[in-house]
Amino acid sequence: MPRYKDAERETVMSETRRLLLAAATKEFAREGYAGANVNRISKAAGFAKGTIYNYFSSKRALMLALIDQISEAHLGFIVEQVQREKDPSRRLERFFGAGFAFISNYAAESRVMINTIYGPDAEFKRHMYQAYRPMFEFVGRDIISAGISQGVFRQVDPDATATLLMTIYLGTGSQVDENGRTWLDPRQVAAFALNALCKKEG
Amino acid sequence: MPRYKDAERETVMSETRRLLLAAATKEFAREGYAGANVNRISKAAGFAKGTIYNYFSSKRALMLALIDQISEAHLGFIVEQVQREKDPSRRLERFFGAGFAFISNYAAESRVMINTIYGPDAEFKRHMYQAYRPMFEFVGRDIISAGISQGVFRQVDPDATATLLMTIYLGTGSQVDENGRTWLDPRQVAAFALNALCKKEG
Amino acid sequence: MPRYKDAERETVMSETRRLLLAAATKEFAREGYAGANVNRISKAAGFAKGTIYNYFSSKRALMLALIDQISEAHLGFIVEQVQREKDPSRRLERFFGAGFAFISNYAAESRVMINTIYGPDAEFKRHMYQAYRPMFEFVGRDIISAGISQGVFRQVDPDATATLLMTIYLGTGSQVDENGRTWLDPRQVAAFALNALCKKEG
Amino acid sequence: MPRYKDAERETVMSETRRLLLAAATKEFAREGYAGANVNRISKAAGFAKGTIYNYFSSKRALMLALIDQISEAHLGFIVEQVQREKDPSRRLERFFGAGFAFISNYAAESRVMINTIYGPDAEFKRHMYQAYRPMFEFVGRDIISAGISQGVFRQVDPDATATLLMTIYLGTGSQVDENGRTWLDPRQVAAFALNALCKKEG
DNA sequence: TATGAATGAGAGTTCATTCAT
DNA sequence: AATGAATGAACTCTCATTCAT
Repeated sequence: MPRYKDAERETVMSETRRLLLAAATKEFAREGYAGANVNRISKAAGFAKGTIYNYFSSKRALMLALIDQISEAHLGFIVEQVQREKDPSRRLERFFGAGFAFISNYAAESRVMINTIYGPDAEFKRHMYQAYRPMFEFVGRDIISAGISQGVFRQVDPDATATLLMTIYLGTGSQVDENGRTWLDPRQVAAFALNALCKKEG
Repeated sequence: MPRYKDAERETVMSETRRLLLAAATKEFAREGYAGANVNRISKAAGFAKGTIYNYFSSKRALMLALIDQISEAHLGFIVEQVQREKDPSRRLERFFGAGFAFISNYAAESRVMINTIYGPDAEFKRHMYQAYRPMFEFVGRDIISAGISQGVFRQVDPDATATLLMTIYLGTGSQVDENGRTWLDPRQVAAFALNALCKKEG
Repeated sequence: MPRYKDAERETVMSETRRLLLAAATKEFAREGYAGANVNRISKAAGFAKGTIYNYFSSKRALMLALIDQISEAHLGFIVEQVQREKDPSRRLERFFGAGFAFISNYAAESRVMINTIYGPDAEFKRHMYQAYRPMFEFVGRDIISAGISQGVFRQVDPDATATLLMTIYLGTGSQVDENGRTWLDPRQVAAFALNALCKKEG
Repeated sequence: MPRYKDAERETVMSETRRLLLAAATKEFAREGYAGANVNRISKAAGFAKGTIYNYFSSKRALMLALIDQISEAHLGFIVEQVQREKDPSRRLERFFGAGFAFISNYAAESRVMINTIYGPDAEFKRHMYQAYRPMFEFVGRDIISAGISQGVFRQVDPDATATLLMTIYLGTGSQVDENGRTWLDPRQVAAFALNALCKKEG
C-alpha cells in the first residue's frame, strides 16, 4: 500500500488542502472539469472563495493534483487486494473484484477518473495515463506475465493484454445506472477474461 | 457567405444545417460540450454567429441533434458491414473491424460519442444510450444469439454479453494516440472475445 | 367623425398594412415597445418576417404610424359621442363614459397609448402629444369653455382644466385589473369632476 | 475603483449597493426597464460590469429592489409632510404639495415609478402596487376618512376616493416638460380636488 | 492564513434589419 | 409584393482570478 505513495505529501498536506480536494472531487464528478465552479468548491469545503488559491495556483492545477491523488488511492486499493492472492487466475478475479469495489466505494473519484480518461482535454489525459502507468505495469507484470510463466495463461503479449484488461475494467466499471450500480458484475467480467486467457483444457 | 444559393430553399436549408453539424462535430470533439463555442461553430461553418440559431434552438439542442446524427451513421456503418458475413464468429470479427474503422474514419464523431458516453451530463448520456439501443440489440441478436443457436458460442446471456462486447468495443476503440491510431488492433480484440465466447475444442 | 381624419390614408392603406398594424397593436400592448418583436408581429399578421419592412421603414416608424392610427381612432370615438350632447355637464359625463368605453373596447390600443404616454421614450411621447392635441383642444373648447360661457362651470382656465381632465381620464382609465376592468367607474369620476367644476348652488 | 475601503465590510457593501441602486435609478429612468443596460449601470456606479451581480441576482431582481427603495422613500417623504397638518383640507393640499415636490426633487425615481405603474410588465406592476399600498391606505384613512368624520368632506367612499386622488396625483405629477417641470401646479390640482370633496357652503 | 469584493474576458442568445430571389 | 436565410451588434449573466485587508 505505501508503495507508489509519496510519504512526504501526507505531512505537508494540511487539513485544509484535504478538505478542498474532497470538495473538488464531488464538484468535478458532478459537473465535469469545464462545468465545475471553483468558488463552489471552496465554499463546499467550508472556506471563502479565495482560499483555494492559497493551495492551488489555478483550476487546472487543482485538477492535476486531484488526478494524482485519485490515481494513487486507486492503485493502492487494487494492489493491496490483488497481492493477497498468489494464483494468477485468482488475481485476475480479485483485480475485477477490487476494481469494481473501488468504483462503488469511491464513486465520485471514479467519475472524475473516467471523465478525464475519456474526456477532451489532452493534457489531463496525458497526466492521467502517466499517473496510471504503475497500474498498467502492475497488471502486466503481476497478473499476466505471472500467469504466463506459471503456464496458466496463453502466450499473449503482456503489455497489450494489460491494456486490454485495463480498458475492459474501466469500460465495464464506468457504466453505472442512476443509483451508481454497475451494469455488469465483476464476476461476469472476470469469467469472460479468464475464458479468453486460460489455456483450453480438453 | 453562401447567403442565397440559387437552388431551392429546402436544399439550402439542409446544406447549411449539414455544414453547421459538421463544424459542431469538430468543435465538440476538440473542446468537449462545455468547452465548445457556439459562435466559433457558426463561423467555422462559414456563417455569422447568429445563423446557427436559425437551425438549432440552443447549444444543447444542437448537441442532441448531433448525437442522433452520429448514432445513426455509426449504426448504419457497422450493421452494413457485419451483415455481409453470415458466420457468427466472422460477424464478431467484422464487428470489431468495422467498429475500429468507424473510429478511424470518423474520428471527430467518435470523440463526441465517447466524450458523451463517459461524460458528466446525465441528459446527454440518456439520449445517447437511447440512440445506441438499436446497436446493442443488433449485437445481442444478430451476433451473440445467432452464435449460440448455431452452437458456435457458449450459452451466455445475450444481453449482458452484448453490453460487455459494446463496452469492450467502445473502451478499446476510444483509446487512441496523438495521431488518432488506436492502441489496440481490432483483430487482437476480436481474438480475445472469440476465445472467451467460443466453445472449447479439445 | 371625419374630422381630423385623413381620408387619403384610408384608400392608400392596403389590407396588408392594416393587418400588420393590428398585429403590432397586440404585440406592443403585451410587450411594450422595447420588448416587442418585429418578426413576431409579421408572423402574427400572417406574413413573413421581411414583409413588414415593405410597409414600415423601421420598428420606430411602425410605432409612430401606430400612434397616429390609435390617436385618430380614439379622438373619433370620443368626439362622436360627446357631440351628441349639447349640455356641457352631460358632455363631461359623456366624455368619461366614452373614454372608458374606448379603453374597454380597444384594450390593446389603450395599452399602447398609456405605455407610450408614461413611457421613457421622449420622441414617442412628443409624437403622441402632438397626435392627441386635437383631443385636448376639443375638451377645452367644446366642454370646458362651452360650460363656462353658458354659466354652468366656474371661471377656470380652460387649457389647464382640459389638461387636468385629460390627465384624470388617462390616469383613471389606465388602471385596470387582471380582467381589463377599470378600478373606477366613469360615473364616479365624472361626478367628482362635475363637483369640482360646477358652480355651487345654495 | 473603490475596491477596498478600509472601513468595515458591512459599510463597503452597503455603500456599493447604494451606488449601484443610484446608478440604476438614472438608467431605468432614462431608458426604461427593457432598454436599460446592466453593464452601463455598473460602470456608471464606478464599478466593473460584473460587480452588479455580486449584489443583485439579475436585472429583474435589481428592478424589484429599486421599486422597494423608491416606494419607501416616496411614502416617507409624503407622510412626513402631510402629518404636520391636522386639518383634512390642509392635509389634502399638503399631499399634492409634497407629492409634486417629491417628483421634482426625485425626478429619476419618479420616472421609474411612473414607467413601472403604466408599463407593460405585470410582475413589476403587481410589486409596485404592493409597495404603494401603504400610501393608498394612508390617503384613505388619514386624509379622506378623517375629513369625512370631521364633517369637512362629503360622504364619499374612502377607498375609491383614495384611488382617485392617487391616480390624479400620479397622472398630473407625471406630466412634465423637457426641464422636468410639471404642467400643472399642485395648488391648482389641490383646489380642484377640494372643490370636488368639500361640502358646498351656501 | 483566510477573506470576499472587485474584476473583466467571454459565453449563449436575441433580434432588427438586409437583400437575392 | 412577399419571402426568409443570413447578418452581427448588443445584451444578460458567469466565473476564474486578484489582492488589500
